[in-house]
Amino acid sequence: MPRIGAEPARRRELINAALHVIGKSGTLDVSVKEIANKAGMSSALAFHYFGGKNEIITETMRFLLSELTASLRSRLVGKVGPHQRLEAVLEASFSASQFKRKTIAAWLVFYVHAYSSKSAARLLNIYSKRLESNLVHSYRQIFADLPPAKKAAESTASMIDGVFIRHALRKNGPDRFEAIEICRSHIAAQIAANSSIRGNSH
Amino acid sequence: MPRIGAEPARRRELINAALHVIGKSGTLDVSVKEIANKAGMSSALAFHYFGGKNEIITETMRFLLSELTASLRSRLVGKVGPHQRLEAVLEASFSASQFKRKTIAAWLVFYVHAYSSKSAARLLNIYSKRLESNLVHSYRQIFADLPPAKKAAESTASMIDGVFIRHALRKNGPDRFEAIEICRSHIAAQIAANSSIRGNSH
Amino acid sequence: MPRIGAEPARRRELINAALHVIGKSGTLDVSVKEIANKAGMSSALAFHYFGGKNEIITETMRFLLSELTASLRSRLVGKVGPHQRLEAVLEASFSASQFKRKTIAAWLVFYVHAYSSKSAARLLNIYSKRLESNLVHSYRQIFADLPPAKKAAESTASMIDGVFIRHALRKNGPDRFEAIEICRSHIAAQIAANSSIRGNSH
Amino acid sequence: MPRIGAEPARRRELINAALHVIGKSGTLDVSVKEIANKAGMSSALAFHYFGGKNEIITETMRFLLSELTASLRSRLVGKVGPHQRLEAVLEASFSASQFKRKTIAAWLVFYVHAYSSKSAARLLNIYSKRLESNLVHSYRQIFADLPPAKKAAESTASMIDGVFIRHALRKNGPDRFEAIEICRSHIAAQIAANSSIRGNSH
DNA sequence: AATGAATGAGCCTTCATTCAT
DNA sequence: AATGAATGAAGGCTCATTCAT
Repeated sequence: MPRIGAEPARRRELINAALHVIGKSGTLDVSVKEIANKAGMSSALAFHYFGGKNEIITETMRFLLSELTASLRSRLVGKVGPHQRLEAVLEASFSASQFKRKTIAAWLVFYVHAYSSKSAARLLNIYSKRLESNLVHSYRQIFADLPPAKKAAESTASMIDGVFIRHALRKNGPDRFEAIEICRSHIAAQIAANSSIRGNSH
Repeated sequence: MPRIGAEPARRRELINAALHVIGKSGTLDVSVKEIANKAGMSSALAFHYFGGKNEIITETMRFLLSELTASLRSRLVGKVGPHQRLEAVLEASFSASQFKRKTIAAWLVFYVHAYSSKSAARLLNIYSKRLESNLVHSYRQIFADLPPAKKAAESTASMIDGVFIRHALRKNGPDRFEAIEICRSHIAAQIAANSSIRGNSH
Repeated sequence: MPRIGAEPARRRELINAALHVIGKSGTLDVSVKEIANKAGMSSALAFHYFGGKNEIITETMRFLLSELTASLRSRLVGKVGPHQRLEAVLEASFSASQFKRKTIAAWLVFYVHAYSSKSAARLLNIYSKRLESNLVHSYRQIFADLPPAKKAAESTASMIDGVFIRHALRKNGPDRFEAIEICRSHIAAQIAANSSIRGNSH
Repeated sequence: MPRIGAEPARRRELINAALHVIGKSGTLDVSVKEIANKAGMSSALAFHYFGGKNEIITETMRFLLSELTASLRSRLVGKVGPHQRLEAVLEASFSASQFKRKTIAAWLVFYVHAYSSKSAARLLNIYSKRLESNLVHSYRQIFADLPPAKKAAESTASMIDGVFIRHALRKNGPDRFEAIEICRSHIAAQIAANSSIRGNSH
């Protein structure tokens, strides 16, 4: 959610460039000059707009998260049933725009960056909480009880992350349909397992 | 001051130091000087022993992978049943020595590094293949058919990675018992789901 | 502090400084920092302008050669007779500006550098060819036949280089008049020798 | 004239290696390690024998000069006539062993080194004086008067150096017969020029 | 708004040199 | 005699950042 200031276009160009360069190199160890040049401007201007490399990175991360959030929000519109909503989460997570090699790489980079950066951790946490709340909400409509819903949500979130990270390193590029399918199966198994328990308890 | 025949010891000290420094900072962007000093020597000596920063990093990664491999191998000794073997995989993956915050961070760093480094990717691939083959082997004893075994293996490997990565960012430090439990549940659900399918097919 | 549009001036300052430092030390083994500081700037700026030490050296060599070329060209203006032209070559080669101890030292350094550097060899070759063509042209007006003209040109070029190198090591500094005189004598002897042969052949 | 100490063989190996490495790279900017390894020993041993890099270089230069001196001395044996003696100088200067690309390169390197190194300059000076005295002696037997003999000697020495340096950069390797021929012609022209003067004075 | 000029700090790496063994 | 261990110093180069224009 970059603040819309006087020069939104320039900032967007820089963020796009940062995304590109970081995603391509798979590391934050890229120079501001490289990013700025990719955006067609001098590095001095990038500093003028963002104040420092850290800010460029943070804003780029924020942008990526906001895109995912928007993607999810739009896909949830009108989906009321829990199964539909879980499916929407998968589709947003592995949407065509997010699940490209470069974007995945950027995600990973930011993910790891959150380990050592307070601000990055904060950003990631917001998204993480929102995703979890979404999952819990849906599972609760299925399981009724909170604890199993929470457990399933945590499990599903882990699965999404795991599939994400593993597909990032795929030689032939990531396959979003396969990714979704794995997660879908996991959700189904999760639900089946819990239902059978409930079934057995009768 | 020069100790004689110190090469292997010095190398190990350096690898340990690298693990420490990389794990603590959560990035490969650490100087050789920092690593060497942590190991109680000058950076020149580190270069003497490893030839370059790249080699230090690669060897450190190799060490981490070899430890995991050894850990798994020792836990598999005498385990014949597939359930026992799957459990062994979990225990190795989330063993106390591996599942410490700093070690996890190092893992993540290397994981992401593999995205852009040929040699790191190669190393990771070896481990990845071995893990998968282990999982497939176990699942096949349960499911008989290869395709579902492969699917379950891939799903389980993803789950392990996902749990790993998510726990890395936990504020209160990772909880290996919880981690294992999530994966165990996933395996159980996986098995249950497949068995019921087979049951239905009769 | 930043001056505007300073690039050409800065580059010249650096080249002058390089000439000075290299000429004074008699080796290419001088640090960029030393050169840059001599030119009154930080080494980082030198890298900014030239890209690397190699470029600084190559450009400095190119400058020295271009100066010699210009010097020769200007001295050749209006000189039509071969004797006048040969004399112009000597005067250019041992001009006051070129034949100072530091400049000679720089020449030697570059000369030797050409042994191991492709680009330096290329530069030197251009100058060498031009000098030879000049000499051959003049001698041919005297000898008529090409082979003796070529031989005399090669001999004269060698003599110029030899005098150059020997005077470089003179304790009391080089003496350009003596240098020119030696070469002049050589040219005269060369011409006399060839003429007498022709005379004898009648 | 390296002093024959306790370990002459080792020292010779090192000097040979230094000659090889310096001649091949065309610069003194080679590491002691490289030289020592080429000689099949550790760099520490090289330091043990020579005390420092400077000494290695100086001794290597001394060796080269002593070889030339020996070569000249042996060729002068029995040569009494001045023409024979001048020819012997040429043959020694461009002897097959001296006039190889690597050796020439080493010569040049040392030559330039003498510009900035006192000890190298001293060594070169000794050889230089000896050569000059040889030439003067011969020329004097031809010209009788000292001044023209001195002049001719200086001129010849310059020519030898010039031919040397120019042949060093030859693409197809140096050609010693051509080199000798150029110098021989120069000597002849020198003598002819002076004789005709004397002839005219009658 | 935009950029070239400018630099201090830091990094990787090499090397001459010393020292115990 | 011989060498690996060990390091301080230095060098080339990059980069984030600032500043004047």
